[in-house]
Amino acid sequence: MNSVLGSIEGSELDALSQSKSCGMFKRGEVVFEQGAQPLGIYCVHSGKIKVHRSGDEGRDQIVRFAKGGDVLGYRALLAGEPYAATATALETSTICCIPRATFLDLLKSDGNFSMDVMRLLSGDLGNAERQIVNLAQKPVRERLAETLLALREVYGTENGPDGAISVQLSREDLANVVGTATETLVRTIADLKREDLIATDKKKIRILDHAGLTEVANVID
Amino acid sequence: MNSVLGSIEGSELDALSQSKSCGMFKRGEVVFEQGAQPLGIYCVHSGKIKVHRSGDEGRDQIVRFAKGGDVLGYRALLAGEPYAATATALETSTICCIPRATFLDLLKSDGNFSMDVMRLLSGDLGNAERQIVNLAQKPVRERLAETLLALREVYGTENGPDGAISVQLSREDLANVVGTATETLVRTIADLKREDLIATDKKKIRILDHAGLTEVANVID
DNA sequence: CGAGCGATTGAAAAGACTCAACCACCGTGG
DNA sequence: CCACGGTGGTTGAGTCTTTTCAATCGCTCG
Repeated sequence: MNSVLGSIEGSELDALSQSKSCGMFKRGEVVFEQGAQPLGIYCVHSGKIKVHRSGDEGRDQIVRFAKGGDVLGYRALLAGEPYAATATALETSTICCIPRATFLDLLKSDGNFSMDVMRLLSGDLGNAERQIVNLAQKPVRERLAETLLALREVYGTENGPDGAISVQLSREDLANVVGTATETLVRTIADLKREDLIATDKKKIRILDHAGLTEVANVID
Repeated sequence: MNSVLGSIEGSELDALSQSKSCGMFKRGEVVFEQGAQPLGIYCVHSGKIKVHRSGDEGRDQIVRFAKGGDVLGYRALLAGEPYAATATALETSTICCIPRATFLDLLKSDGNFSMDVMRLLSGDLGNAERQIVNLAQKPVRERLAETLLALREVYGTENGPDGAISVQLSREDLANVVGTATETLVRTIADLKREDLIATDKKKIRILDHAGLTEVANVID
């Protein structure tokens, strides 16, 4: 079931089941907050989460999205720092917390699990560095196109492959992923609509021309 | 000596010593190249290295610096991907390569070492995400100030605390750290000089007013 | 000495941001 | 049931930052 914790078995799984605590988070509720000390790691059972870091003058930057099967909060715990980001539910989500000690024991005792966590961190770091290059070198239009394609990858679509991207983000949220001002984001969305690359219905965005949007995204690599 | 490998001892240290291979790299020489398969990890014994990722239209973005005591190339190896970045020597450097298998064995057999590597990755990821926020939200001037302060942190200064930052970067390199065009970088450097915050001598940069530059940097956190 | 590369400067254009106003939708309370 | 207020979305105009293109300068290496 759970991508990273999937390999856990036997007595370790028991320890895990016993110590974990689960909870529900409604849209807008905070799972963990920037600046707080990490008490454990969070396994998303279902739902959608944004992880965002507050920067200059309160503006925040979304650095990651999570969905069912993903794990959150391990970076800060492993680095031995307070959280550098806040995790906020985008819709009703069920999330379990595995206490710090249980997680660390697991790492000590299970080499495969450690390996999984390292793979996870390495993947995240790779993505973060790609984002750095994008922010430094690509214009808003390209970054937006890439963001929409990535959101579709992560969250999928509703009712078939041509449906709307299955996540509800405000324009401000979207601007905070792309790294631009809300107004600029709105205008760029309008451009893409005018070119029939995407369509919007309420807050939902539908990709009409995947190939065209990919071209606009001008993806590096 | 070596920050991450410092805790290795006994038979593991022997295995490591026997399998590693060392080499010298002169300024401009490539240690490993974006796109290549990682054959091992690199321990910088001495010297200075830039790690850069090529992006849009050949422009590249420097994502990390390394010096003696640092380890490189573990991200790609752990993620099981080809290198996403190139490592290039900034000055004559001595670097050892620990073969892939030796490194992975070490991870399997030594829980503390695994833990060190996870801490390393977590720290890198934290830095990368901070850089993301900076690129998304701060103007060139602030990013440049922060970069200069960071370079001083990493590489130190020559002849006392008020000396020049101990690394030779071209204006283009510097622009590729800050994430801007070379011309913009040059102009911004000129601004900081005019304000007596820094001074330049050939390619070397000296920080004249650390407090003032810190203020300009407007560091988040 | 000349070629060439890196650094610098200037000027014009493009991209993105800010400020301000307006619109549309939604839930609330009268 | 409807008026109201509030929030989020959209649009316009002007400004500022940053980029781009072009030209010049200075130094170093053959």
